Amino acid sequence: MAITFDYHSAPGHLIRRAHQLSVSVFAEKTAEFDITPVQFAMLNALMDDPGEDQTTLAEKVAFDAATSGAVIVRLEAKGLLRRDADANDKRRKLLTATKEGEKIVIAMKAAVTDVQLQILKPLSFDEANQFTNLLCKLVAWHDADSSKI
Amino acid sequence: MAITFDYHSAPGHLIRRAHQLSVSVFAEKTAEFDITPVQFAMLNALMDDPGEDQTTLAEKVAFDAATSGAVIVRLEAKGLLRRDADANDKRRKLLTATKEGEKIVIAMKAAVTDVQLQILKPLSFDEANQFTNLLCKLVAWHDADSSKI
DNA sequence: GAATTTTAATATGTACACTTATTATATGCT
DNA sequence: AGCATATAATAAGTGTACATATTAAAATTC
Repeated sequence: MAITFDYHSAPGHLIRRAHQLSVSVFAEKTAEFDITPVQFAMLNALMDDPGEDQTTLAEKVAFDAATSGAVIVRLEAKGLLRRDADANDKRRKLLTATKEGEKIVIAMKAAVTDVQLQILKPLSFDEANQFTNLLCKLVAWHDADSSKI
Repeated sequence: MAITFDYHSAPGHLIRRAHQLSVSVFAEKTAEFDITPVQFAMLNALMDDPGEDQTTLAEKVAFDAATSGAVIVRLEAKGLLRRDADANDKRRKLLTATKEGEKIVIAMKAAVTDVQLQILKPLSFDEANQFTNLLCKLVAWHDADSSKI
């Protein structure tokens, strides 16, 4: 039994590495668009439910309000979404993807699909399915766990 | 076929979520130590090979030089490692964990083991093994792939 | 052995990621 | 109505994460 911890094979460390490589693959495959994974996630989610407020959208893609706020500011600066004050509740700002925002999400769809395939490339078809399912189960459980508090 | 992308079930997004929850579990279980996963990884790796320079250590835990430099500065500020100029190569700074640094890594070992178990808690024993192995395979392949360039 | 090229570390700038605090507005309660 | 509580968004502070540039010191090449 060594004094130090075998952190190299620890899930926590491997997940960090996987995240690292996943972001890097995304950047490679979508370089021409200058959109980060997080920005894509928000814009993509927004298109499913136009007119959402920041908090609701943030929950959908699982960010805290501060982070999502900053991402939204950047997306607005790029002209990819609009923020309009809610007349019924002056605290809220309602978000809508602009024409350009919608165009870019649609244009990126193929590349983003490609990113997922590239991430899973080291795995066989069955392994890739297993991996994705286990990841899903993992995330869903912890999600439920944290919301219980 | 929807216009938007089903990003919720995409590996890239799930990996980001997994990383998020993994860091959060680490923070919970090791709250008393005030050490981040990254800081632990560096300090732990350093103890296996005392006297390493920053670049070599950074490679071992897979950070770029800029990030690891910042982490090292923080660890030094906390008194957990020392930086000594290399007499043979004045560019290098050799790192050694201090007594306190070593103590904290050893003290954290049980908690960090616990973190890994908690991360994998949603999965059965077999599933957890499968998941970790697939993660390993994924990371190793992309590692080799990127070093090929 | 002087010039070119590499390399180690740092600096700079951008983008997540989260915590805690603040501000403005709504809502619930009495 | 008036007050306490809750909520939406922002602000401030810390910590990854990475690209690019800079500086100083090797190592290589001619």
